[in-house]
Amino acid sequence: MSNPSTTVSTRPPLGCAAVMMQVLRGELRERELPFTHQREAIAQILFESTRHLSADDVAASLRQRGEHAGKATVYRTLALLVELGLATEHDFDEGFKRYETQVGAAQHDHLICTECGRVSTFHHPELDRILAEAAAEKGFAPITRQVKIFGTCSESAACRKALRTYREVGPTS
Amino acid sequence: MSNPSTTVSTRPPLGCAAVMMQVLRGELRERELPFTHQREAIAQILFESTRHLSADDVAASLRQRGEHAGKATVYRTLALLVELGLATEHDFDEGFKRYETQVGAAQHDHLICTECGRVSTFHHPELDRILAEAAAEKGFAPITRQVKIFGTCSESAACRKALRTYREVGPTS
DNA sequence: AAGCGGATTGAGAACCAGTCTCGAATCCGA
DNA sequence: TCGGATTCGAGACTGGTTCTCAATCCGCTT
Repeated sequence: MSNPSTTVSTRPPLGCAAVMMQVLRGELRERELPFTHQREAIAQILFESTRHLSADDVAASLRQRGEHAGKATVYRTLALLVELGLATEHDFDEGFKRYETQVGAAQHDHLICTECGRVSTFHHPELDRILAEAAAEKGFAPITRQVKIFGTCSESAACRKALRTYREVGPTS
Repeated sequence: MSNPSTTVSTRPPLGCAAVMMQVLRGELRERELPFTHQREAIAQILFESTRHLSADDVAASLRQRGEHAGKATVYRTLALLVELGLATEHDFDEGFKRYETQVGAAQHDHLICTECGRVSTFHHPELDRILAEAAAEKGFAPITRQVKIFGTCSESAACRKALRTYREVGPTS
């Protein structure tokens, strides 16, 4: 977890930010909520990013564009996007939350490297079925789920080395 | 999430707290760490509990037994138990962490009711295989995983009612 | 039993992500 | 353009968790 800002996603860099923005505009109108400049700017940043952004990352991106929004607004807007189903919230055990655009039904789960902090995604065709079965068996009606695998990736030499060391010394140390 | 202190686990109330304590003593000796009175008391509370305890819960249990430990010690000891593999840490989106004894290889995952806050467990025989496959395919070496299903349980009338309402109104409101 | 070196403890301060407050600014339909 | 409702934002606040460091405890040796 040396550099949390380098988290990446394997989701393709869609050029659909504009489409997402139209969806947001529609959702807001439907709820009679104003489409403010701040909401547009924050949503834009999230929609255009292929990474998992923290509230701080969003504020930094705003600054970089010469814009600005109070942190209360950043948090409120991110929460709003989650509520509208246009973003998802993630906790990668860093002590703060990260956000990501929710593009339609592109369900996926995360692999988090405990060495370098990189986050990648995976999708297993059987996972949905398995979790649905497990919930049904317990009389539980699922709404959302979180599936995270923590471990070591093979992206950098440092991670591969850490992995070798880990295998030599053993899991309990 | 009305009453977070009523979380339950379906793990049977094992009488193995004494055994766990011996394991702890051994692990500490092996690492040349002192077996202090506070470590014993905090571990005892966790080993004897069948619930998911927060740091606050642990401190309250200590008080109830006429003992006491500074909160720094409670947090440090819980982190130590996790590091030794004798406990696991969970985040049920309550804004704080909960801890649970890790009895051997009794791997299980959690169902969290967003209405009443109850936490129950499940085990699906295929889940391990699926996650291992997914990680392997991405060249990722898994260490731990977190699988959580958020939804509505059927334990109380209130939860069953909330579920009906939810189904009528639809997921997006 | 007493001494000793090193790790732990604990009260409280510090930290920090996230929330709240409330007057000012903005939005948007008419 | 106007007006009423909503949002914005600077900064105070909250609460879980970590840090600080002097006093204490542990476990080993004599």
